[in-house]
Amino acid sequence: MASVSSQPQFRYTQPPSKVLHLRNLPWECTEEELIELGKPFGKVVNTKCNVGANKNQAFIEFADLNQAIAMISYYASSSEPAQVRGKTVYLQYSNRQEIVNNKTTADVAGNVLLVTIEGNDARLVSIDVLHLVFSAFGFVHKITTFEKTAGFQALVQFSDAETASSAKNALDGRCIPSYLLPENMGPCTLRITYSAHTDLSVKFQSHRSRDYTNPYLPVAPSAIDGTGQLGVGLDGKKLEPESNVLLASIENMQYAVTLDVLHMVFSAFGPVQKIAMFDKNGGVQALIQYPDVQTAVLAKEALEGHCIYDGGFCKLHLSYSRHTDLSIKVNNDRSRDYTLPNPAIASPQPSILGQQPGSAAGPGTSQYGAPGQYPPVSGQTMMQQPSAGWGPPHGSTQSMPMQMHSNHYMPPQGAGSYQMGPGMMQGPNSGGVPHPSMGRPSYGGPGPMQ
DNA sequence: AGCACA
Repeated sequence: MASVSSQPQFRYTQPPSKVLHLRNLPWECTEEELIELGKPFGKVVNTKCNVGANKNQAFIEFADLNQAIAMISYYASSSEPAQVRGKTVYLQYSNRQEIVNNKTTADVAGNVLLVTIEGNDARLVSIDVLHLVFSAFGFVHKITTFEKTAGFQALVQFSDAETASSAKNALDGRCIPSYLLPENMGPCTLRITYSAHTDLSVKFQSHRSRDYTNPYLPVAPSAIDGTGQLGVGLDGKKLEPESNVLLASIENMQYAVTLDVLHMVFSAFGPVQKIAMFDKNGGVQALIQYPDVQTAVLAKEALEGHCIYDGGFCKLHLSYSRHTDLSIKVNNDRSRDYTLPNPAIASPQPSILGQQPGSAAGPGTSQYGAPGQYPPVSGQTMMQQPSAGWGPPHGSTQSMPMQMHSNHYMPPQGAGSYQMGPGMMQGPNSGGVPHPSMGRPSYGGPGPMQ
């Protein structure tokens, strides 16, 4: 740090700018006075008063560079200096090209708060903790977080300025309660101002941003495979870490749900590697393993709360398992490892995806490993289910809210028709194997099958 | 009398 005193803080020949710097202004010079001063030379589009330690400097910005030049030129050769209230003001081109004033950001109350989290561990504060803290004052619509030079910051959007200001008044300068923070975290103080934003743009649910008004917003890839452990609780409460293994529990299991049915249903979203079924709490549960988290997320979001069979039967409830790789000891009717090379065992669903080696087997040759549960199924035989499971009975529409948009689609006439309707799940269903009602888009009215 | 603000 040698004293390099070559400090050309100003030059006598400033490059022109449509922004002029004014000094030696009278005390509390107003914007109106500045506009009056500049008006003869052009249109003053912006001003900034009370600048500098003594508050006696200001900026004025003209619409056009030539207007600023005209003003500078005039007073450069004028015998009368520029004056405000009889006081000489000195003018020069500013070293910036435009005035940036934050008047509208920090001063005006709005529905969005700019929150700066102070503290050594500030960036460890999760978006969910922020959501919890601010939800005490009203419905939090959206939160975005980011890091700037100011530190770790968040924008928190409420529905109105009143709610926002109540949160601001209560929380500004306060610390986040320690019981909401991970242990060993230092104190985190909230500094809150109003933001100029009124509606935040949140493209994805992620560990950085959340839109609580839109639970169907896609989850950002970064939130899925980035940290892997950051659960994206859409309601800000569940922090269930995502996993490539889903835990399915089946409610209202009127009809037997077999390993093969599960395999078919879940294969619509990607290759199912392993399934393990077991009894728990008097019901049946299953673990379904995909090769990756993304596929599991897809399947979970599409299937959660939906029924395998029409009529509200066999409703699926899905959560992420803590498992990442199931240990299948034996292939039987309750557990199976589809990654095993033995096609006779590992390919019980020859044509669901049309991509399994065993699917070359023609109709009638598929080998269901499950003894006794189902007779061998020909390629054109539907799931062994009561007809009620296939006909679109009245009142079952609400079981598939995600597919209501496909109501115009009329169901196939029967088991012999395999065409897929728009909006169906992606299962190629290439072999024509019929499937349970999951994926059937048609619930608009009475179907041909009664 | 000599360049703001986040």
